[in-house]
Amino acid sequence: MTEKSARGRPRQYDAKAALGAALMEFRRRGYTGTSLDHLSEATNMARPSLYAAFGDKHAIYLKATAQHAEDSIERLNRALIDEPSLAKALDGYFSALVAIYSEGGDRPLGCPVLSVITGEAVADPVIGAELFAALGRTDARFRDRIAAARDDNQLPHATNIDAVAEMLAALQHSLAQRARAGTARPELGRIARNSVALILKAAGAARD
Amino acid sequence: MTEKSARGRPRQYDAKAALGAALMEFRRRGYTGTSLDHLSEATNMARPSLYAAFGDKHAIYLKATAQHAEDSIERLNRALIDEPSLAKALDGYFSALVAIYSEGGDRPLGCPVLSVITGEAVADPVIGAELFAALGRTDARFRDRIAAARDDNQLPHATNIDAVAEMLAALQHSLAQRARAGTARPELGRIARNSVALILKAAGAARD
DNA sequence: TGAATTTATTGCGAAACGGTACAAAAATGA
DNA sequence: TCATTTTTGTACCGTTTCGCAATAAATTCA
Repeated sequence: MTEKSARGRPRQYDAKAALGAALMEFRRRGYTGTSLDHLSEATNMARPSLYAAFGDKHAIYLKATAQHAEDSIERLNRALIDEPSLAKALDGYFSALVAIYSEGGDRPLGCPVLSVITGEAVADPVIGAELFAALGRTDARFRDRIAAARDDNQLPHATNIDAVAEMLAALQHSLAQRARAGTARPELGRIARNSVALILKAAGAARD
Repeated sequence: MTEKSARGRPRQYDAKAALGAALMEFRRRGYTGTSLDHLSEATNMARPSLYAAFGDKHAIYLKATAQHAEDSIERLNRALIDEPSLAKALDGYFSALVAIYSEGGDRPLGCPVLSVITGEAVADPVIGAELFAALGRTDARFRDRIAAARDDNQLPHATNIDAVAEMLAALQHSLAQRARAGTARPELGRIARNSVALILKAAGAARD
């Protein structure tokens, strides 16, 4: 992907930076509301260069979110897994999540996936599949973490893993929704902490 | 609004039906993805008639959701308030909510508000304000119901009303998100029941 | 019957849309 | 120096978009 081409005119753009700028446009304007002209201006790439580099609008969005997942989400997930205490792991995870959802200066931009493509998910099959897959990844992540906590005796053996994981996913979905509606970061953080505490209580978590 | 005009050519459209058809278009295509041509075809009204009857795209959407709130949400909310048992009230509420979110035949259409305008909420101030207001109404509804249950001794007096209401709102946001991603009605119903049970357990609800 | 009023229909025009063709520019290799 | 290769920039195509102007149709009142 990043092979340095020996010949030909050297490209003037940085693919990574361009995808980052493109994702910011999508987050600000929504998927349909973002035109190739917007992306062209934001990335400082002419429309044909954009097309040659990444493909059409679908491909640009998918590559932009894939890079974001590599850069931000991966680190966030590792924090969830690496921290042995379930309570601390969840607090750390949601704290970092709120930071991402609150990006955008004065106006929180919400989730790069949920807050951007939900409106298109029914009419656009490609987008619908991406949204479905993203939800599945989040569910799996929480299920794995809850199962590990149960195996570590931080939760009762009778814990309904699916139910607890679904509540954690619901919290994530809700934070994305609230951020997109303009709820500021401190309030999002407060909601996240309160909700994590309530969910752990419901799950019968041991004190730590 | 519905005064029968004594003179002039009688209108051929039914405003109520037209707004219902318009809302279906918005739910299927998303706000930005729905053009006035789409609305014109769906309502069997020429574009100029649409414009004269309801105004521009913002006004059409706002009027369509306002009518939907009167028709469906109002009844749903009354069920939440009128049922004395908190557990039964919540099960009834979310069961009806899942039914609405699952409309659309094979493909669930999700929430007429959350699933339709989230993508536009940052770039479009009118839409942003509407989304913010809709979230606030949902929060207030749950807070009122939880407070009533606490006053009725179905919840401990020390209940954190905000925290419980926020979890219920999170469940609603999550159901909208999952429906929009294609999760079918039985699965949505299962998630709703499991989550309500878990939230009531966390809140320390009395058995009924 | 004919004037007045209200709605419906047709169609226009300027702008924006996604996508692409084509030539100019900037590098390497011979 | 000159051919080759790759990216950039300009310009364009066909379609869709919104909004409105102008005209036709359908009704009531005199």
